[in-house]
Amino acid sequence: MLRALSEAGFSDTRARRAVVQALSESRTGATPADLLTRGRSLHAGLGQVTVYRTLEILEHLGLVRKLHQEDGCSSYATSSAGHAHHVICRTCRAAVEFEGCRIEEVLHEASARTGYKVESHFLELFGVCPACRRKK
Amino acid sequence: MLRALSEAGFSDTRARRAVVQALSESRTGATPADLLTRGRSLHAGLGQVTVYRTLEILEHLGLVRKLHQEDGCSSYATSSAGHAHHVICRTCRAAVEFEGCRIEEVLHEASARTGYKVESHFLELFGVCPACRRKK
DNA sequence: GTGAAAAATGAAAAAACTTTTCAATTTTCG
DNA sequence: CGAAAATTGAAAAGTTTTTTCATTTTTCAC
Repeated sequence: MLRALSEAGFSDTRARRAVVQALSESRTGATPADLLTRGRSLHAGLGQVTVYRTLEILEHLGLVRKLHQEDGCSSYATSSAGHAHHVICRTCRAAVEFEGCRIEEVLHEASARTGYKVESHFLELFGVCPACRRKK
Repeated sequence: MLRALSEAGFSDTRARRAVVQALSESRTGATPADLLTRGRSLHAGLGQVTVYRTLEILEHLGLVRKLHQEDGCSSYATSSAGHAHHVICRTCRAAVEFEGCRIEEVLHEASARTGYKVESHFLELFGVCPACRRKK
C-alpha cells in the first residue's frame, strides 16, 4: 500500500504509514476510531482527521474498501486491486477477499427483469470462517 | 406494509401511517430526514425519532431495506418480503427490486476459495433505468 | 362506548460521527 | 541545505443518531 501511495504521488509520511500499518494488521476491518487508537501506538501524534483523509485516498486508489455490516457501514478492509469482494465471519468478523465472482448471469437476469442497464455491483458475503467453524 | 405492521402486533398510529406512506411514495429510497419532511405533510406533528423507530421496525420485518450508496448508507427502500435485491439508477436514483438471484455458484466458489461457510449475502446493482436510458 | 393499561410519541438533550478551518510542521526536490 | 508544496492535527462546526422522559394515543376488556 505504501508503495502504491507514493506511486500515486502522495508523500511518504509517518501518519500515513501508521494508518496503513494499522489497517493491514486488522483482520476484521477497522473503523476510523479503531485506526486512530491502533495508529497512535505507531505514531503517537496521529490525528483523527488524518485517518479520515488517508482512508479517503486509499479508497479512491482501490486499496481499501468499505464494509457494510449490520452494525454500521464505517469499517474499512484492505483490498488487493482488481475486482473482488469480501466474505465476513459472523462470529469473529474476520474479513477476507475473494476473486472470481462469476455473477454475469445474475446481472443479465436482473437486467432482463427490470429493464435497467446494469453497470456495476456491490456484493458482500457473510458466514463462518474456517477457524470459527473448528471451534464449534 | 400497514397490514404487516399490525399483524406483527404493532399499533396502528398516525405517525406510522405517515412514515409508511412517505416511504412507499418514494421511488428512490429515502433518508430519515427525507421521511420526516415528507411524512410531516401527512401528519404535521411527526417527529424524527419516530421515523427512526418506524424504520427500525420495518427493517426487522423485512419490509424495508437499507441502500448502500456512494454518498451514504442511510436511505431505505421498500422491499417485498422474500429474497430480493435492489438495482439503483445512477442517474435518477430510482431503486427497484428484482428477484431470482441465482448466485449459488458464486457462493460455492467463494466458499471453496476462502474456506468460509457462506450463509448469507448482500447484493446491490447499479446502472441506468429504462427512463434514463431513453433520455440519453 | 368507557376507562385503565399498555404502547407509542415527540421535544429536547446527549452522544456519536464526520467535515471544515487554519496555523504549524513535515516532506519533497532542485 | 532551503524554499515551495504537501500534510498534519487541534479545535470548532456541522451532521446524524440515540437516549430520556413526560405526555398523548391506541388497544382491549367490559
